[in-house]
Amino acid sequence: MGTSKKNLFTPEQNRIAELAKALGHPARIAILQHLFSVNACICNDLVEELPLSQSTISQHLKALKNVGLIQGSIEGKSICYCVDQDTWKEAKSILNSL
Amino acid sequence: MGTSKKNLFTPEQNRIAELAKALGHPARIAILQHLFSVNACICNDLVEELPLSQSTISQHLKALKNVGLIQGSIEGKSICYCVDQDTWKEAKSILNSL
DNA sequence: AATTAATATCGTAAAATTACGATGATAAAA
DNA sequence: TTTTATCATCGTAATTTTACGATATTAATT
Repeated sequence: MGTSKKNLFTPEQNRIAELAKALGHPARIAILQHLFSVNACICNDLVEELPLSQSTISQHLKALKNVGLIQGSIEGKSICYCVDQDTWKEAKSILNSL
Repeated sequence: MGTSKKNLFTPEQNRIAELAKALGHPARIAILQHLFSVNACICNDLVEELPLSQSTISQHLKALKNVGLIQGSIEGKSICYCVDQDTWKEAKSILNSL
């Protein structure tokens, strides 16, 4: 039981669900909002911004990165994150055309 | 652990996440797509349309109804479901204005 | 070379999700 | 009134998510 049945749905349905799922947590919404407002920031800024531990935030960042909603680039000893505009457009257009 | 921290985020962030979460499963995307294409249908149509059991589909319908994305109205011994256009507009505008 | 700072990952526990069959509830039909 | 059809809910098991502390990892700094 509880086994996922991805194979029973179309790639489009799975992709939409995947993107929506990544947006389906307030912490990840907060992360995206912050990234939109400051354009880009390092992980540590988010740790100070959000009431969650560093490891938890790192996990949320990974979830967003896995579906392509954000990108991370090495910046000295930090990692600079920003919204991936292409994927963001994809998410919006998918929802609008549904 | 694993305790949800809804109280640490704004109502807006929670609402966005709640809506996105409801969209975060391919079966629920399939349900919405079907509802959009036929305008309205009874639960049983979805049971025949989707490769999932009746109880599972009923659960998914409940999830969509709980966040207001769909409405159900009694139609004899069936229940007729349709997309709630207001909530749907809310979802789209929220994403577009994020 | 040792220290510090910034992230990621591991291990783990609690909670939530997902799926199904079985059972209830309700209204039409016989 | 019994049966049938439609849908919801309950109980349950497997899976996934969420959160944290502890522990790597890596690069700048001292």
